Amino acid sequence: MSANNPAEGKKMPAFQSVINHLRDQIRSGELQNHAALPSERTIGEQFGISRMTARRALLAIEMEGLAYSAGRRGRFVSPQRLTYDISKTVSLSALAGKEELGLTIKVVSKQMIAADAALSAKLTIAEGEALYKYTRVFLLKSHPAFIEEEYAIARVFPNLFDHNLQQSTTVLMEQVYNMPPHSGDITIRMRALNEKEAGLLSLPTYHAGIELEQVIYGSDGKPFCFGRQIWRGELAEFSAHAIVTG
Amino acid sequence: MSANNPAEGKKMPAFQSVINHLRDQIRSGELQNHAALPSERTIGEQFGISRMTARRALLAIEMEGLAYSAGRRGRFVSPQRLTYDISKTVSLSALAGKEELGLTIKVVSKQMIAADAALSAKLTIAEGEALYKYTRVFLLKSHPAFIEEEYAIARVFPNLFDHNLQQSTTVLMEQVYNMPPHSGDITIRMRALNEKEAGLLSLPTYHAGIELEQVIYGSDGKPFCFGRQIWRGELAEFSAHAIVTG
DNA sequence: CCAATAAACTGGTATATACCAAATAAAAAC
DNA sequence: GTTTTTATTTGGTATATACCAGTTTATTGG
Repeated sequence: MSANNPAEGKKMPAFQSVINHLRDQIRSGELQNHAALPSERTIGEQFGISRMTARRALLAIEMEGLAYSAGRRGRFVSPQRLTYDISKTVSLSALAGKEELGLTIKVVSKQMIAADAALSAKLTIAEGEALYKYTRVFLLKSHPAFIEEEYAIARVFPNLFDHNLQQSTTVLMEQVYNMPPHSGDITIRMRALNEKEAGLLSLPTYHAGIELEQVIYGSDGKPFCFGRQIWRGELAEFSAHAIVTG
Repeated sequence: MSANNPAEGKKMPAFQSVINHLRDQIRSGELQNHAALPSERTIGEQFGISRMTARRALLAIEMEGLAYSAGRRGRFVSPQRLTYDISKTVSLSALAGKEELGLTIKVVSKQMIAADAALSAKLTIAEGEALYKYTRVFLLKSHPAFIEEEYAIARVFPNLFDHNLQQSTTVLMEQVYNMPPHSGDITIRMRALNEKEAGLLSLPTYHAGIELEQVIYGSDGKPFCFGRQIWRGELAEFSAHAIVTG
């Protein structure tokens, strides 16, 4: 009846029993949302394993989405995954509306740049045309959820930076500039985070995350904004309703 | 000018230079598609670092999607990511058509089961109703790309298992049973693989992957099939064109 | 009471070593 | 030449240890 039951066949790795134990504690509610997990060293002592093996288990728990790391502050229980409906909202207005999520937006940088080859192709504009570029980090209950880099055509949104960027820019574009989003091309992929991204999300470098790229089109069918979000993969899921056309 | 240039500010971790070196070799084409990467031990000797540090670098290269592990056979250069358009195809017919991908399908298991609470809710049928369940692994050039578990309502597809499952089941359902897919609800999330899934995809346990769940609806608006795909995250990206409705 | 300092604790990186089991390559037997 | 056996290589797991640099807590000084 032990965690390493020989009757069950192959022997279980040592880190596996730590994973099972922590998973049970989190699922049962013994460890509640945003509660601190035991440290690597503590787990090592409790289970009679080395710190590196305990670390192995904790990284697995992170990947399962049950906990998140906050750098040298420790690891904490993850809140529930939130669902992001890409067929209803190409923007974040849906998130911003829900007060219980505790959404705050931190502006990391804002600047003006000239469109390079890739951006001019995505936005169907001339290479070199002026763009607003701004990077923001979205936090849920002061816990970083994703980074967003957006590129907006300067010609379409004069004096964009005079407005507050700590809100949904889609709402801003719609209400101030009368450019409501009509449709969007979205691409979702899993990839490793680079050093900068990992820092902003307080994750170890080369941790996996989800990248969501979107080109937003206006009612005239022309793209006016390109955005790239880098999500902590354990925090979100993306849903869509698709009609089969091909 | 060394890889660890003190003039650049903070010192670079040792595994970082290994990552940069391998990335350059892969991007430049020095290491071609499906070519074997040096082993953990070899890299350790070449760079004068321990095997565990070399391993650390190789796992990062895997997460970047530049290489894939094939268990104890070694690590190999990843082919290019393929794009899966969820708004055009809720099925795999698009993949099956392309001969250059080298798609082969391995049937892992097929059985009949009774719908549990979760499945009956997804398929809007009575709990306990008979379902076909089959699991398949899809390989691209004999390299596992994703697992698919599908549940089809037995009443709708009599004698489904008399047909060959090494083909697109959507085509089968359409041509043999006259049930073409009309639309689908799709959910995409990143999550850790369990032991069984990792084995089928020849990845280490608790590696991150992408899960794609879809409920397929017929022309009558009723769901007839529920499927779950587990992708090697580095291998695919998912695209969609969304119309803003909300 | 408050601010400065010191100690304790955290995760991140790194090493050297060890054993296992699966996969492959090489050698031996037929 | 083909099969069987053996040796080598591979990644996966595991330990014990060490140092570093941020974070937090406790202590000390004013």
